Amino acid sequence: MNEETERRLTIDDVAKVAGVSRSTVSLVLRNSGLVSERTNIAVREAAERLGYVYNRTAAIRARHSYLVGIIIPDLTNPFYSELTAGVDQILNDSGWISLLGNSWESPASQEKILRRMHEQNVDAVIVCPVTAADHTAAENLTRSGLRVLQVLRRTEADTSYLGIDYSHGVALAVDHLFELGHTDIVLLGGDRAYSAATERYEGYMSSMRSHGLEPKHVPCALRRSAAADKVRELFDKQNRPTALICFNDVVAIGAMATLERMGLKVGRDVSVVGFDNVADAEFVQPPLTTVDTHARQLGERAAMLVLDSIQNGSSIAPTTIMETSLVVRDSTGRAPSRA
Amino acid sequence: MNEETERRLTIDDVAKVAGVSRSTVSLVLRNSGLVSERTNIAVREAAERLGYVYNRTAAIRARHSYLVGIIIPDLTNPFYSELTAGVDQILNDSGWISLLGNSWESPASQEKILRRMHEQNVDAVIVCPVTAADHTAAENLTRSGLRVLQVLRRTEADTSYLGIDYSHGVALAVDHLFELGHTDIVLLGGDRAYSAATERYEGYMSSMRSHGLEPKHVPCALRRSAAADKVRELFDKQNRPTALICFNDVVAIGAMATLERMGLKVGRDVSVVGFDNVADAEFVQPPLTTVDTHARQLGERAAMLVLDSIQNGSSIAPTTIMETSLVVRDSTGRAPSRA
DNA sequence: CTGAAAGCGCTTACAG
DNA sequence: CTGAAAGCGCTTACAG
Repeated sequence: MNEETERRLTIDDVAKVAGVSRSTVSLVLRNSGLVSERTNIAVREAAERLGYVYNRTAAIRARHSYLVGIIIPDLTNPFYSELTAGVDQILNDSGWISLLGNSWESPASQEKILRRMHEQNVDAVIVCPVTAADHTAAENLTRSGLRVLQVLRRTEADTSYLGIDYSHGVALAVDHLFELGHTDIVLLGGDRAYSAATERYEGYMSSMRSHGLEPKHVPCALRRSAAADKVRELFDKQNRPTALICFNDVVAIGAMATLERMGLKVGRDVSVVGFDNVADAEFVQPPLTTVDTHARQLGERAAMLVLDSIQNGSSIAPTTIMETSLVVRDSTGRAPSRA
Repeated sequence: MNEETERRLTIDDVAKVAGVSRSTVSLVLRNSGLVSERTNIAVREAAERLGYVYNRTAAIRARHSYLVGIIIPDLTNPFYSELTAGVDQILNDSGWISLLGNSWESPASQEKILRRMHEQNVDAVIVCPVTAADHTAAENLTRSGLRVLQVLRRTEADTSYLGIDYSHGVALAVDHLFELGHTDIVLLGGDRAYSAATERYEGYMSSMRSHGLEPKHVPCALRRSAAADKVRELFDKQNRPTALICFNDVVAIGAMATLERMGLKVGRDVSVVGFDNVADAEFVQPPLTTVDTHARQLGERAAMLVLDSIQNGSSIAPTTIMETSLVVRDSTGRAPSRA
């Protein structure tokens, strides 16, 4: 940390050593083809020798900041960390870098992050909006004049959207359980307050009806412990379901743990389907049948959409929907025969 | 996205509307106490009304960039996402924002990220260095003239360091198993190529010896699947251990899944101890006994150390070590009696 | 192909 | 307390 003593080198220092003008150094550093091979080399050598580091912050007239924001509700959820890793990967490959913001589902926090990213002059922001029904939060996404891509959750904000076909995903789960002979299939989790939840709900309802089955939705917070509590309630009663479709894998893992503790064998006494196909899904006991939402690829796609738009100065494709796929493991099995 | 048409507002626009000079607006926006209450309000109102957003990028003469980099080897590992969430939380609370970089354990990638963060003029970078024994990578950490805090892994680079007392953590695990009557205790995972691994190894060795037990280390890559493979090998033979201390929870979860598949009951036939106390540890079957490394608090502490140093213009405390604690759950039990 | 000059949107002494 | 001027380290027309 010798910033205090030695000031940071500038483009002028490089110019002096290379024996060219400041403009020329600037052109070389930005890989402009305009400069002769000889000058090019001389400048690069000088920069290297001096240990010069480009100061992008000072390039306020440049077209891009090479910063893209990514705002998610909970980095601690493995689905979101996969998604974020996907975004980061693609951004890095193209020379951009990610500004991270974890909103913890708080509209106020999302606001603060969004504004700070704007202040940092990001080229775009990829945001998975908070679920709280906060109109201001949604509006601010558009009002800002920023390039915004909403992911996973569609709010009223009129921005581009990259989503998942949740409805179809849930239908895959219902079909799978129906084929195994299940009829009492509960949807566990979600509160229908935001698109990712309502879409699942609608997919569940229509798919159940098309099979002539009675739907039953049990809302539940998206934490392992909340799921554990709900399941205890649900299975304490007489009319136990034979199958659970969980809002996501985190809920499913919480549910399974409780079922096993209650002495119910998952995959035999009760079938459980998760959603997301998180890394652990394969390694819990029993391995979890789940709807894969391809988090990593989703993140990668988000970054690509945004970079495309930045580099071409075009707007982001208004709507992109990605498909899910069912991964069958041991947490689902034939419905137990009614005694 | 009307940047194309409407240019971004500047401090001068605000000044004109508020009827003051550019300097005054600048002072107000930075909460300088020098400005009168009346002027303060007038300027803020004007800014608000116009929808002005401060352009921090242009403040190249300002003392801070309000950017702090965080470089980790794998965001997908729940330990690191907790850590990152902790860092992000504290930074946000203080008005800073995190630049994320996922190195995937690649020295080249770490280099690239580090340089890009430097170019973005970060106030500091918190880095969990790649494990590959790459001297250049380590040296570059110091050479850069950046404010750097190494976390978890200590390289040759002469920077400040925030770590965990791994050695003591492993000793806690060995003691616990010893008290349960175990004598054949294997350390699974780690390759001793970097500090976080050697420290665990040394803690294991000395603790085993102090109990008069024969140590046995089985190296293993830190992925669930690699752990699964190693365990299959290890338990295919005659001389099976009765207990496993795993490098981290991810390894433990992979190991447990395999053991159960082989028909061994974890907590009865074999005891398994993890490391980290990841969120899932409580919810796998059986719940995992593990050494809690307090990832979230570690991240928070890292951010605090760095912010302190930025705000006071001082250097970061050279060494900080945090303690672990043992969380006993059901994956460990009394050693099976020898037939 | 290269350089001198003006400019980006802020901050920082310096006067008053 | 406030403003005019110079400055930060780059980029961008514009000449030649």
